[in-house]
Amino acid sequence: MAERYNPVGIEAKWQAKWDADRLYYAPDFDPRPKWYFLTMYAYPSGDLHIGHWYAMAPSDAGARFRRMQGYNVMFPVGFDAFGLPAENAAIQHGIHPYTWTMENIARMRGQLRSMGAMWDWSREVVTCDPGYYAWNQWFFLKMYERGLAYRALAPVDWCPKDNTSLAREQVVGDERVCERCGTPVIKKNLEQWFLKITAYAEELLDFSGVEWPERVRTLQQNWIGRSEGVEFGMDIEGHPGSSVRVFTTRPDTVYGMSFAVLAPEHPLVDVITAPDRRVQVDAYKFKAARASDIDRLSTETERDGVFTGANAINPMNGARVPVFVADYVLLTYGTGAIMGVPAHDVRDFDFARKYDLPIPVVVAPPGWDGTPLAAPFLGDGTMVNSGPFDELSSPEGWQRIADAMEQRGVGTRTVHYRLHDWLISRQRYWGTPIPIIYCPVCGTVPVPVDDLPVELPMDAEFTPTGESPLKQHAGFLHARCPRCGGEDATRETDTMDTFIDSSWYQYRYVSPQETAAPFDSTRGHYWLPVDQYTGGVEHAVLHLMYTRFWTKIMRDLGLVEFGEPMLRLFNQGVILGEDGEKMSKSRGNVVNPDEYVQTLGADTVRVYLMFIGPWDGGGPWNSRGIEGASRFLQRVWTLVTETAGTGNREQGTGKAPRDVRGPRLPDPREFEHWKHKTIKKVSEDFEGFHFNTAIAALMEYVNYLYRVKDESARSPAWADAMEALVLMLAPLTPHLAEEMWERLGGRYSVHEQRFPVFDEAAAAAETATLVLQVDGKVRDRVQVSAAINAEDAKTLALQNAKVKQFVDGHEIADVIVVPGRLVNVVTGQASKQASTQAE
RNA sequence: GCGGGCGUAGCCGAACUGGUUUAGGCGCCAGCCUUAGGAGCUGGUGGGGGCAACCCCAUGGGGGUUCGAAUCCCUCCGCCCGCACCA
Repeated sequence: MAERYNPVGIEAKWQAKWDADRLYYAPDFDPRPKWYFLTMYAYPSGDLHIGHWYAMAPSDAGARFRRMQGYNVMFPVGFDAFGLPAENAAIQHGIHPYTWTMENIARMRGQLRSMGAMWDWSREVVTCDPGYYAWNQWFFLKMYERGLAYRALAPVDWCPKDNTSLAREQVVGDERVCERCGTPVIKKNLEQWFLKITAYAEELLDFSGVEWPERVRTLQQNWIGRSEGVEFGMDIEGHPGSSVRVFTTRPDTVYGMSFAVLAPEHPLVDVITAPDRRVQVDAYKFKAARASDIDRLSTETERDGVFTGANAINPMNGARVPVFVADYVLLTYGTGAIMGVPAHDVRDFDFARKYDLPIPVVVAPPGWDGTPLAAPFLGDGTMVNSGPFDELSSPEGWQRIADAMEQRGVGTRTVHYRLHDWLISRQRYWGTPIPIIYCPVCGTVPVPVDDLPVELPMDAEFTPTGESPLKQHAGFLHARCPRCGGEDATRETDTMDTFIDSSWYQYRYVSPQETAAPFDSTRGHYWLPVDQYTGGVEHAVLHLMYTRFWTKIMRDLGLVEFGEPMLRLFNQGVILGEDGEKMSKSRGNVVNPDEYVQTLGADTVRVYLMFIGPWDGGGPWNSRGIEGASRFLQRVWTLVTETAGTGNREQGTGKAPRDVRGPRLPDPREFEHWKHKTIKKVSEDFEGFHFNTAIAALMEYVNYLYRVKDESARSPAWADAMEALVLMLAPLTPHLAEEMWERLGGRYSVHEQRFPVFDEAAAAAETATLVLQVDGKVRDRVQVSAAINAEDAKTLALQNAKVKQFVDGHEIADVIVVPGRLVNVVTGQASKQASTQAE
């Protein structure tokens, strides 16, 4: 009786051996073509959950498949080790963030190993290591030198209870509260460091040369938000020298301006406000400053504003229009000031209605009768009431008015982006210190490169206020000025956004121990860029845009020769709880992978996760479903181990029947056909990460092999089939495959074998089911040679009894033949258009 | 509100460039084997009708294009995701 499949024992055994043999260490400079396969690294939260498995197990299978195809695959692993949870733990439990983080990493390393993935642990990167973050500082200094890192006053989200500013991602929910304590955040103006990502806005819109999902590209393009328009100046009556600049994407509607609006925070507001309007304007500014983003976000909120008492002059027609202050105009976009064209803009229309402002039409809708508009007209039309531009189509008017503004020197064509510069300052301890010193004599002074890294002091004290301990740490804070040597300089106490760490970690894997540069350029030349990246879509506009920006910077610094960090991107879906809801502790639907690993084995968990559905689809966990995966692997185990040796070519030479013919196996070539068609299907599916259908094909193959086992298990062809089966399973179930490979007498390691190659002729079916239709309805199916020609198929169909029965005396109008697939006999009742279509 | 996606059995899902709808799995039913089995093996399983060979109807609803539609077009319904006063 065959021995039962014991996953737990097998897995421990092979993991230990692979580790000892450094089987997955990727050699630098190898004659094989390289393939850099990367999965987004994890935050060391302390436990590896099923979501990590769902992200990592299929990507491991993908990497393993590439390796078996003959590539030198680098599949590294690391930890995104800076971040707020570690600091929270310090505040709440008195554990140092470093200790907390490193303990979690130690625990997660063990859990990751249980997955049996082919990670190259010799390349591990942990971002809170000074050897890593020193290079964050180095990059920062390089950018500072080039004017790409700068300091400015900016409003940030501030938690009044914790006395700290927050990253955008730490402000949660529609109520915009602090994720730590639930207090609603307020805006506060602070001196902050920025990286000039906007300098690369145009280039970031361009995705040529990379294979990224449409969805991510669109998301980034929308986020960057390019709009083309014209920026022009308007004089303010009675304020010579005070010209307000406005931005519009509709210069064609400039003659329709009936008012102008400044954002409440616009600096000109105080200059131009008439004395008798000052009280109202100040009250409005105060109200707008207090209004939280909730109110400003809502489209439902009625647009309001106040008149400043000033009037602006339309540079195109000299018309005098009132200037308002209103918070529907944002200081952060364009110029913070707009022309109000109510007839052709929804917001301006509402505003004009509310304040009884004129709504002159300047782009006539098709068939317009000259009556007032009931709603703003946003489309293209014919220019009217626009002086010399009348009668033009509005798109042409757009260009002509822009030309005119440029000729008269009042305006210029401009492109604006929604993208803002990247605010990287965090008032937190657990991050990379920004390498800047403030000297009372010299001002802002960068830390010299030779003094890097600026290390985080380990003896920091964490107080419940949440204020960064760096502010109180005398040893860190006080510094000598690198320029004048003055003793009373202070260090910048802000640390960097952790998205900086993840912007270039893929480069560090190339040579994680490198001390002279972020990475070794020779090795980088071999490995880079990343060939395949996988991870969740939630990073579509943050990490995935930042790392593209960083790569362009690195290119401009001469560190790399390319501008895109990852050639291919795949976004996996999200694994849900058994109830179909997002997993959460409070809902109690969290699946712990360890329990399954310890009973059914890692290979089973891997197969189940890959079989559940398309990888990018995610879906609910099903505890019954995983038993199906377990059953499948049992069946494979039994099939392979029971027959191992029976048809082995070494043992069975001469004696084993060469023919695989048997009562249930009418055609010996069918046996080979099954093997080749499965290899074809599985290879193609692996290539496109369609693991679910690859596994389905393997199940079908195994089912087939069981059916013919009795007749063919003693043939040499059977041994070939077992070998192919095990090799195809190797990327999916690395431990089981290794064990079965050994039992088949294969040479260690199965993971160093080539993936089986299919023969196109053998993979192609010899016979096909020809579907016979009458008027599009299936009436019969006949087995035919796959190579049947159209004429024969047609004859066959017309002679078929069922076809005859349904044709039943009606005249035959047409016969459509798709060779090897179907014949459709069209009778006179249907259309009379005769056409023989064969694609 | 704007933009994008999705809707196939009781459930997860297959279905190539329009050509056998429902592969594979879960679940369910039956049989075998077992002291027993929530183990394993074999077979069955979209709905409706019929003793039967068979017939009819089904890819969210309705309409269209086509010899032929899950697939293409229009429309409605439902669900999901992103953006949210961006001038």
